[in-house]
Amino acid sequence: MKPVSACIREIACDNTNKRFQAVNSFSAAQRTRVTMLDVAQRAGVSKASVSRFIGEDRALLSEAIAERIERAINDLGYRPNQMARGLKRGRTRLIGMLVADIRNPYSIAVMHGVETACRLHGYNLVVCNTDRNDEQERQHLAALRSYNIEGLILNTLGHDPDALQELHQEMPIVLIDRKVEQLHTDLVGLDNADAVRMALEHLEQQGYRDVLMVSEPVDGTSSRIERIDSFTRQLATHPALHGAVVTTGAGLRVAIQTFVQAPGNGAKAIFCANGLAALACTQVLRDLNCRLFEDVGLIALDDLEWFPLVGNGITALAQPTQQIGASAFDCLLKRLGGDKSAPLALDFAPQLIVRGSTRQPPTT
Amino acid sequence: MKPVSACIREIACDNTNKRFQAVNSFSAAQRTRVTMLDVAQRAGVSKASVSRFIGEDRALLSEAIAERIERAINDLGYRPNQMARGLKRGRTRLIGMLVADIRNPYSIAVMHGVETACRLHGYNLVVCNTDRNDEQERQHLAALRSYNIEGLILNTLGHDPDALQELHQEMPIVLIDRKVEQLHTDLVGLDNADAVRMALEHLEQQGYRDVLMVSEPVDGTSSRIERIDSFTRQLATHPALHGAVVTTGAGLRVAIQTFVQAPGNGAKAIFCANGLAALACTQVLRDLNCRLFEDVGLIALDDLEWFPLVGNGITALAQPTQQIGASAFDCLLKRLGGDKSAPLALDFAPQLIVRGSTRQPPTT
DNA sequence: ATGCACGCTGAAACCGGTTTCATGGAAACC
DNA sequence: GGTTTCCATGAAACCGGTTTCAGCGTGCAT
Repeated sequence: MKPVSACIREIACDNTNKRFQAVNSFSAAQRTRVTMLDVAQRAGVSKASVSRFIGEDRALLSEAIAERIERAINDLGYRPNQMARGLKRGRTRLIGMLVADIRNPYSIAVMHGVETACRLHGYNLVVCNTDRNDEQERQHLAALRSYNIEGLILNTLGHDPDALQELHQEMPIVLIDRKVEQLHTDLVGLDNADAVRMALEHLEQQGYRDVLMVSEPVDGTSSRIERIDSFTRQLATHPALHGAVVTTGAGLRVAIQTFVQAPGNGAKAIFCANGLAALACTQVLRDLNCRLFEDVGLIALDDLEWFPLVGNGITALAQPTQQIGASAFDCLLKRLGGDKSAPLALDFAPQLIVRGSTRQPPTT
Repeated sequence: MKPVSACIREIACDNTNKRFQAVNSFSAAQRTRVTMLDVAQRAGVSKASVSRFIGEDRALLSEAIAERIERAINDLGYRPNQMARGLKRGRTRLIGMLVADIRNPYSIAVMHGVETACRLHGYNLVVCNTDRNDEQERQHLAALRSYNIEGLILNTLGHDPDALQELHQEMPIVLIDRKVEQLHTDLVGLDNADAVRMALEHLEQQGYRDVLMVSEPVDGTSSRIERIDSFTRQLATHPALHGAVVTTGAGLRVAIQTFVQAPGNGAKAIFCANGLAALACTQVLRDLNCRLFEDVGLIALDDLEWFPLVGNGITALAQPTQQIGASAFDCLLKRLGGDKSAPLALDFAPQLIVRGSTRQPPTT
């Protein structure tokens, strides 16, 4: 990361607004916000009553007192301190989300779903990104725990199942997309077998005969394993199709080149197991001067915003990411509500969006 | 948002692991984590000493006591409760980040920078997404405040400057990309004038003569205003160039069509003021069957991962998003350290990445 | 030997809330 | 009318830490 020069300007500050200048020492002290005691005194009641007012047992209070408190709160602009509330009550209204790679569009989309659901239920989200680094994952888990989050949404490899298991004793956990062996929690994700089935059926219907599946390196990621396994297994039920699997990385270019140039059994298509694989493949195909649709078919699991723009568009199996996120939060909420039933796995179905890259097979 | 059917499976739970089944009531009670008192008792010291040990004044403790405490902490697996720490100390180690649109790649990239910087300094990030909705912004600001975050990074319109000003009395705020009038805080963003200059110079050098700038609707967003203003102003210093400005939305297709078909003064190029405008333009050009490079040039402010893949690649002015994020956090840290100097504006320079869409002008 | 400064330690107050429990007054009952 | 019940309310304990302050033992100067 080389430093990029930045131009630093001093912002002109019109001194007519003197009041803005005085208050600028945030250094730990000062923190002089209006507290529950202030409200209580102003309303001429006890802290307990104020607490009842802002809590769920407002019903206990008399009309008169409630009104006095309400006025005091509005007058003073009082906002209860969630930290303090969480201390005794155990309810911080915080949900943690641990993401393996925040720059993966899938993660973002799911996160958006989670975030929306959180807001609707009065929760807030602490997002941590591990950048696929186990040490960072460890650090973040410790940090999340120390903030007394009420539940955790996990979309990461979980290379330390023991730590997760220990955490699971303290709070509900929902896995997203990636299963962690030995961790008996709810799981929300895609019906990978079904997705692969849809992809293969579509390709076969369109007349393709040779299919190269491109996945990111497996590295224990359950969803990748499932997709690859489903692929190899389902090939057996599609006698017309012939297939192989490769992973992204150094060898991808050669693998694709070989695949495209080989004699083969008919029209050829590439099946990308996720969005990042699709990006990698598209780049390679471009390098190889291979035209989507004319030279080789392409279908991708995940639908990215730029898929319509490349060539005649890239056919996609869109995941209902928003819903996956929302469902994950719902699971958490259910568990927080005391539900102790056996862990569930919610497998959503993808949606096939046909675009130019598979609209009809190249005629060999 | 239509419901998509999900297949629900019950996860087989091998009963050999009985211990996992017993502990499953997260409903408020239970929360039986090891506390500072436990450590103190085990080590045979007072809470105060333990507090000193985990705090910054470990130096005050004698060798013997420190060792006993350390052992007790390790034995018990003690982790201090950040909530409780934050209560008295005022230091929650939480930073808030309010983002207008979490699905904008720019926001994500910056967020990633912020997140990394946070981690390196032991802070955690609470991310809130307003989805460009003022009410949500209000809610989120209130929530963030109630969590005693130590500082706020803001990338949103700030349609309620008074609320922000009030918040600014309590904590440092750093704006990203978007200025808020009347809010005298640090600002980190792009040197928009310079970016526009680079774009125009590049286009002129490459032989383009007519330039259509496409921006998202301004709506008070300072960076958009600056870019448009710079554009119209700098056209004056490039007598060879002729230009116009339109915004994305319903009229975009017609505007672009008109621009492309008009007789004009020479080769034509479109200048997209940000990544989303680039997406919109590319879609329209595709609809219109306009080829990038052959029919019309294209340069975009922001660089997205798919730019190399469309046509012969889209020329971009990449923002140093990682650094923008990191700098924003640094500003915050400086203010938290008590720096009361006048608010600064850090304007980073973009980097020109030439691709096929402007490599040479179409010969008319 | 006494006085004093100093460094380590623990008791207790405190942060801003929640919750338990005791209390007092009104309503209900005999 | 006296007793009981019930309800609204407040005092105080509590959550898990931090911080103040007082105490105590030690070393050093007197």
